[in-house]
Amino acid sequence: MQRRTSKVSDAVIRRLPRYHRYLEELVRDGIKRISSKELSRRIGFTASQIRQDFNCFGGFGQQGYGYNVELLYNEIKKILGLNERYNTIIVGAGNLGQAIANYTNFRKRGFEVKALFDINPKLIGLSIRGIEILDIDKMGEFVRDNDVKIAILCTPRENAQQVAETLVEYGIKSIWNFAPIDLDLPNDVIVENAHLSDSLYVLSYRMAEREKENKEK
Amino acid sequence: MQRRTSKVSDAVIRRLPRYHRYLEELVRDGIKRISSKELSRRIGFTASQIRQDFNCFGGFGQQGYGYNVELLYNEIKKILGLNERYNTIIVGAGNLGQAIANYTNFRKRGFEVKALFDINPKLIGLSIRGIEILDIDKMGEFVRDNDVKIAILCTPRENAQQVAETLVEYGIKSIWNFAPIDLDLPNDVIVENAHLSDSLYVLSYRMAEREKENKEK
DNA sequence: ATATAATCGTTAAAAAATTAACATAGATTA
DNA sequence: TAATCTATGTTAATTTTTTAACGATTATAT
Ligand SMILES: NC(=O)c1ccc[n+]([C@@H]2O[C@H](COP(=O)([O-])OP(=O)(O)OC[C@H]3O[C@@H](n4cnc5c(N)ncnc54)[C@H](O)[C@@H]3O)[C@@H](O)[C@H]2O)c1
Ligand SMILES: NC(=O)c1ccc[n+]([C@@H]2O[C@H](COP(=O)([O-])OP(=O)(O)OC[C@H]3O[C@@H](n4cnc5c(N)ncnc54)[C@H](O)[C@@H]3O)[C@@H](O)[C@H]2O)c1
Repeated sequence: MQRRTSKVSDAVIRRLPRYHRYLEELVRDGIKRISSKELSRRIGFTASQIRQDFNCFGGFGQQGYGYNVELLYNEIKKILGLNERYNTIIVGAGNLGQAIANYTNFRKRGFEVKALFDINPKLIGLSIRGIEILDIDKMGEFVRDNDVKIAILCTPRENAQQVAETLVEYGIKSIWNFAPIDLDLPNDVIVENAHLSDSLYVLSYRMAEREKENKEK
Repeated sequence: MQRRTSKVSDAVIRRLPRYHRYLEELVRDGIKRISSKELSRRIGFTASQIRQDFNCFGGFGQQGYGYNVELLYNEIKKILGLNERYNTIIVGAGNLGQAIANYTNFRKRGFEVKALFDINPKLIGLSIRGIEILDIDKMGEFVRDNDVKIAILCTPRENAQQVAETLVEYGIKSIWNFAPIDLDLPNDVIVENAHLSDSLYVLSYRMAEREKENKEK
């Protein structure tokens, strides 16, 4: 058993959602137990790494047996905070903001979008799946009154920093940021970036790399 | 000067879009030269790491002077393959597919969406910014005739694997995947995942972690 | 019930990534 | 023009991450 005061590395943390995904599949398929070896075969990490990773959080397995799928799944869920429910708001009700509001899976996982906010008068008053688009002026009050834990930032790059600062003023401590910019905020604010263009550029890097290799032959 | 045959590590590659972003900002601001030290201050990597990273691709700087911003920016662009243009298609014209089709920045960067494909008859025939939503049956022909280089996969998880296999059959070699699944495809197919829920779960991990720390105090 | 096999948790080794050090090329200044 | 300073490219050291090894424990088979 590991002391939990030791900081878990980012590399491990970013693998957790993947474990979660595969374990969910195992649960769905009715599989009751799994060894690190078999999980390794499926997920593509080494068995050693899998055991190391799980042991950052405590021993969930049993020697000679392996891991109980259901138990492990629930542990990973707890570690990821997916046993909690979080009220969220989406700031910027454009293409992406609306797409996310429409996505029902996040609510199923405990992330409930309580409102969208925008400055565009044409959008204000509309609803998406029953979730209202409100005037940005109402945001402070709304955050105070609705126990909002996460803000999903979907405004254009140009004003994302300023909007983020406003959010922090209103007491928001966690931001899921889609604007292609690195927000500069107080240290106690958790920011997780979903930089889609970064991901696309990595794809195009790989393509350019392959192109070059082909030419060399 | 480095031999370019040596494989560049994934860690380096995933930092490149960030360099690109910051250099673009410098260009925008009319800044002509920059040292690794100053770039470090802005971007948050160590100066040493920045120099190491750039040197994976060749020496773009000058001792005693630093880096010419414009030159470095253009080099990074080339390395990322952003000097090329790519025809793309979006498969699955739902929330996310439409949001991406509506996003004009990708086209500005050289990624042109030529069509969307769906199975839903209600969507087929509609257009998004002049880009048609076509029947999935037309996809093979379209891919052949339009020099499509990238497929953006936005179908539900359940059929993403099957759709991806069809894409590969049609000759697609690069997939930008938004479905929350790890696609199992031949090795010569480049897959870049944009697993949004993974990113959200990391955010919720951080929140749970903070919660725990607060309790311990 | 005992032996055998499976597989974890953990420690050790190896590999990879990051940071630091520094010699040197070139810019700048006097 | 010479002297000084700056900041790269590169090599070396350090740190982190990953992989391998293995003793201990439990399941399973005989
Ligand atoms: N759509 C995509 O596929 C995509 C891809 C990569 C990155 N992004 C990024 O995600 C963000 C949103 O993209 P999008 O396509 O939805 O853009 P969008 O233009 O469709 O939507 C932005 C919305 O933000 C609103 N807005 C502007 N300023 C605001 C403010 N101060 N407060 C509240 N709302 C404000 C606008 O009225 C608009 O409705 C952008 O930063 C974009 O760069 C989007
Ligand atoms: N919207 C989000 O915010 C979000 C967030 C995270 C992940 N995702 C993932 O992105 C993908 C798309 O999400 P979405 O919200 O746009 O879903 P969606 O249901 O709005 O759209 C999916 C579209 O795919 C089409 N489709 C289904 N089967 C198809 C097939 N075989 N060929 C072609 N088209 C087909 C459907 O008709 C539908 O229009 C899903 O895998 C989802 O899990 C979405």
